[in-house]
Amino acid sequence: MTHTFLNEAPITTASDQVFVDMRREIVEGTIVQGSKISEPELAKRYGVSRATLREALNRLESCYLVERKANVGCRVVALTAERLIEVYQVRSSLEGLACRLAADNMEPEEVKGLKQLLNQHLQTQRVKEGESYYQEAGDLDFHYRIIQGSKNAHLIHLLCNELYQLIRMYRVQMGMVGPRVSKAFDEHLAIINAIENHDGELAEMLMKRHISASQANIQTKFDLLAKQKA
Amino acid sequence: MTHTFLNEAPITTASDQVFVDMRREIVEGTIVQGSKISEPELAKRYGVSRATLREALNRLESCYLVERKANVGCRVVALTAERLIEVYQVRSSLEGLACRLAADNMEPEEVKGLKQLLNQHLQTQRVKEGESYYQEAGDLDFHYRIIQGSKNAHLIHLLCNELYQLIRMYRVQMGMVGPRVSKAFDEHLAIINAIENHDGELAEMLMKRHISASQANIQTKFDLLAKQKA
DNA sequence: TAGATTAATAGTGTCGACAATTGGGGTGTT
DNA sequence: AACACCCCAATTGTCGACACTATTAATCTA
Repeated sequence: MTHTFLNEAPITTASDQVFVDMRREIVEGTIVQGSKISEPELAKRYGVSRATLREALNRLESCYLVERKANVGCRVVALTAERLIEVYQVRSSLEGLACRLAADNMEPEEVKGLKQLLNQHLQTQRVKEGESYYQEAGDLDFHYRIIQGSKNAHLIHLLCNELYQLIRMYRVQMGMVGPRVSKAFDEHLAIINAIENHDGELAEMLMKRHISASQANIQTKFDLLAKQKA
Repeated sequence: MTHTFLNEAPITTASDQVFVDMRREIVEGTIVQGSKISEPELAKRYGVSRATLREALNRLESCYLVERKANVGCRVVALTAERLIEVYQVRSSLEGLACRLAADNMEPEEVKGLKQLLNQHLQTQRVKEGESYYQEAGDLDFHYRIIQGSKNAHLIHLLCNELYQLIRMYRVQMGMVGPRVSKAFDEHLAIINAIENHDGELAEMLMKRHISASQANIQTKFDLLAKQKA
């Protein structure tokens, strides 16, 4: 089952469907990163007209999954170490902000739900130690809820609708290695505590560090690939 | 003369032209904020087909100037005090980041150019005291150059291509009041000094404050409008 | 008369076809 | 053999028409 984002508009139109389908295929690597996109080909594949497909491509461009050039065409974004750094610098800054705002604006029951979610992770994690999938979805859920807790609609849109799919793409295709799972759990716990105490500054700082650690983890994969070539 | 952004793709296609034209009209208020957009009507007005106009609308949506709902239509964004706060929280965070990065990554000649720009502002400003136009364009230029100095392509795109037009829209339509001009100059100067000294932390902090001050200035206009109604 | 139901009417979503542009391959020239 | 030029195929940009949806106006019912 794929992780869906709850605050998205419901899928009513055909281009919505193509957008969601293509997004998943790009994030998961079925449509390979860096490859060129042929509009006539994909239109046939999804059984829609080119106009509909182009509508979907426009939206994919909005969340940084494809890049267009006028009169040339469209290609899937390429995952590079440089871009990872750039994106994570932005992510760190924005989610840090979200976390600080959440410390002020989250309702008590939201915080409670967040703690329950974390306990739930602890359960499943003990059972499925090493299996990263649940942690993957769980981590996203954790971040997702905090972002929602900021109550800043613009920020929520920016992170949940625009940026997150690209981040997921790095995580899914570059994978997570090592014993990051349990460490991430502790970090999550510390963040929740800071939020519960309405300590915005601390919450922001902890979230930024948490994200930096996550970045370093993915970075490792790039370093490995580079060494493998040499 | 309108302020154009230098890092934009050149206008080759018809939808490019419509996009740029509509963007200006929305930012300047010719197309009034909050109003509904009729695709057939505007298509006729710009002398293009609906497909071309829709392409432009998609891009306007990407920079937060219009909002679409499926099967309902499109309307120009409404300027509200709440949204101003939300947008400026994000802006402050991102430009703070950009400023911190610029302190590390700007070339000496870029810093030099920035200082010259500031001196130039001082000249024109003395002559045209009170007239906000030059300060308007100059301030944008100042921020623009620092953002470029971050050397983070993703961040640059986010700020210069996606967010800035909306910020301009607030500034143009809500105006700037009071003796903010000379104060802004001093703030700019302090920021440049921090960048020159490669003091990223200070530069970030000063930029955030500078932006907060700018926000408070625009906020005043909303408060005035609210009082005027009562 | 108030409310609900239904029909007309814009307006949006989608389609297939045409026009304009790009990139590549082949030809010719020096 | 290297380079420049030109032509052609493929792809993208644009158009007008059709299908479907939502909103409004009119009609009917209680």
